[in-house]
Amino acid sequence: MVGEAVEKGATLADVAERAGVSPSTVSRTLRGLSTVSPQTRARVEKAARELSFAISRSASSLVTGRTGRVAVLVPNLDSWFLGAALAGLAPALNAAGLDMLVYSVTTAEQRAEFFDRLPARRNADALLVVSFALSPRERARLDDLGMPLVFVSQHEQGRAGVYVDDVEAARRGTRYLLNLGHRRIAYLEPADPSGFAWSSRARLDGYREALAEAGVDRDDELVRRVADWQGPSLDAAVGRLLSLAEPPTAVFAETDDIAFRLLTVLRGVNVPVPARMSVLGFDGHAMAEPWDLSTLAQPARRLGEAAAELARQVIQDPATHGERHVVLPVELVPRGSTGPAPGSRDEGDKGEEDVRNGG
Amino acid sequence: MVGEAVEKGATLADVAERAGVSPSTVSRTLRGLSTVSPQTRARVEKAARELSFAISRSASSLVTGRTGRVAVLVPNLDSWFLGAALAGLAPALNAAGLDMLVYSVTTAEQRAEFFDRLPARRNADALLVVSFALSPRERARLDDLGMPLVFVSQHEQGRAGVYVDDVEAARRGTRYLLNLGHRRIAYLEPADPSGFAWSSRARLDGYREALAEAGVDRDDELVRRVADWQGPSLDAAVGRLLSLAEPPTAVFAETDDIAFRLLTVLRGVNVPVPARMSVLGFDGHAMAEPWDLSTLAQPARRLGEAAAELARQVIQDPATHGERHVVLPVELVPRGSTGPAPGSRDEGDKGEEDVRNGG
DNA sequence: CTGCCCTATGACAGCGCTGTCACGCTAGGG
DNA sequence: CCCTAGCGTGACAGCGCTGTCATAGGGCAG
Repeated sequence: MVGEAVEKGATLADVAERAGVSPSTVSRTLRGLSTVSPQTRARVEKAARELSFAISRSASSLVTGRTGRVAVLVPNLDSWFLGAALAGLAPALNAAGLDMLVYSVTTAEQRAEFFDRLPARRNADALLVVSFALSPRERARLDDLGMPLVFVSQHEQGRAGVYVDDVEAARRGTRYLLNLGHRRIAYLEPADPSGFAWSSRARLDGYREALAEAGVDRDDELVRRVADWQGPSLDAAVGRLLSLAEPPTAVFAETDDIAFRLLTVLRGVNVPVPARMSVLGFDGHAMAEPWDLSTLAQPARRLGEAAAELARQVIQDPATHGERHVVLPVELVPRGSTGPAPGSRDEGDKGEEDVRNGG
Repeated sequence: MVGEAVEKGATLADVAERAGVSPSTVSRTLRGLSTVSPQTRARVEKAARELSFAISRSASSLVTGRTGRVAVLVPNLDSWFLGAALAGLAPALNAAGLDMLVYSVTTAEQRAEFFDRLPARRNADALLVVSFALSPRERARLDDLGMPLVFVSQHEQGRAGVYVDDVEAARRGTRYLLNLGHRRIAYLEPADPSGFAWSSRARLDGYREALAEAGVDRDDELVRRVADWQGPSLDAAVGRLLSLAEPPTAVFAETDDIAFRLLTVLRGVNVPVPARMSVLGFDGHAMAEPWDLSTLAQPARRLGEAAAELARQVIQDPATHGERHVVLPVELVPRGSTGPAPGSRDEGDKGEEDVRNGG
């Protein structure tokens, strides 16, 4: 297609020579700037195409101070939520002419390394902090950077950010369970021993508020902390809940991941869902639908897209840092894992009847 | 912590001035080069720290021709496999002092844009192509680039790559089902209408080879193509399989995603797994364990890690491009979704007995 | 004591762009 | 017919580093 094999990449000067114009003109043309005559423009573009010319961002950056890159700091890369958020973010950034630099900081070592070397500094125009629990010290360090920050799926006072209203969403989810007749509603929250993932107490707060509104007594026995991915911890929690004098008829899981495991454990001990136990998740995980899990769906992709837009704005006008906040809606998606509380409709509530099934 | 607020980022010259040495010396020190006296080194490092100095890669790149960046081309970002692969890749690259630039190219438009503008060109030291089906034209364009290429989870003649032996793995999985007494083994392959995801016929080939080895007649009625994430298509395929004169007793799904949906569909129509139908997946998806899905586990993270190492090598010595191939092992992980074929042990095989259960 | 080598450091050009300024040329009014 | 605008283009410096070459100074052998 092209013809000549281009060894190390043509320079702007090469294009200029081929087009018979000055480098300045090539630069203007390629940036769509100022007034360039149609003929010149055509010749330059032809030459550029023929040489497979791609501009060196390094050189431009050096002059303009802009890198055309956005750094993204994430606590991991293999969770559904982050994947979805990045899936929204990446194309949106590209569309704005920005490249995406990803820093996955998972271990303490990587963490120290990142904040020590600050690789993003001067090598990106903005830093997006996604679901990443910063220590005060780290926050201060980033603040010193003088680099525009955007917080994604988390919020910080006076900083640009995009996130959902966790309190309201959890309140809504809990009300939904209450409306189904449930009064004993457990809450499973993920343990975060490493302290990497950003999490407010927001969802738990919403849960408690909804219960209080409904006049249901608070019972901290029903709130249990479990490991996200590890089995035993969740088994134990379920055992505890089921052995209470007055066991719950519904469980609100802070994340879908926990809900999934919960479903598995419940199936293992032959507790039918939702007949004897309703399960409500939070996230809108891609697997929620096939699993028939009721959930509070976060618009993960749209969080990413909104983040890209914020990044663009904040780069363009760094002064508006703190004024830009986007709150996205959470959607309650009722599915088969939630149903009326035993006794509230036509359900039996003897509790100890045989529930063994074939699966 | 630092004191002075650094507005636009200190330069190497600022550090030099503060340390009372020349820029050259600062450069040498920071790169750990050549001989710098311990005292000088200490003073320079102190000054750099005090100024929150971070080197401008743009400037270095301009001189050295190296960007310290690796571009990664992926067909999406929200699949489990790619997330896991990137989760392995990112830290490994960072450890090698490389930053990771991610291009998620999902739509035809993005695709044209990427290959037209070639953003990776001259802005990265290598391009990793991950599970991305390149058109011949695109391949040619990349070849013209003169940029080191590494193929991940796919292979190309004479190009560096890291992948698993799909044929052998599928053969092994199929043999496992055969050894459980299954003779009628269906195969579900994902439709890829957009043609984005790279996929050889390798797994299907391995499946067929194993059947042939075992002297089982090939029956293309048992091979069905389904959409990965979409329900109806899979429902229809299951319907077809179950309505065959001699229905299968096992299904080999080309990906775990398909297997998950298959499990849901089977539960919906009250076909007990594995009593009446064994299900075997492929991928080693994080959800496979909680779902109790037998699968052929790919070392996704290690693919990423190996890719980082290949990238490093290929950047260091571009001449060795084609010689570097890494083949990683696939592990058969038997779980509860596979069991002996009906009739081969102590199972009934009447087929129409009541299989309804409570779930 | 002299000369040489080696170590530690500095000077300087230049990487590939962009932004500023200057300049030539054409068109239109006085 | 000359002067002034304004458009299209070129010249040139300089962004912040690195690599090369030059050089000062100290130690050691002769």
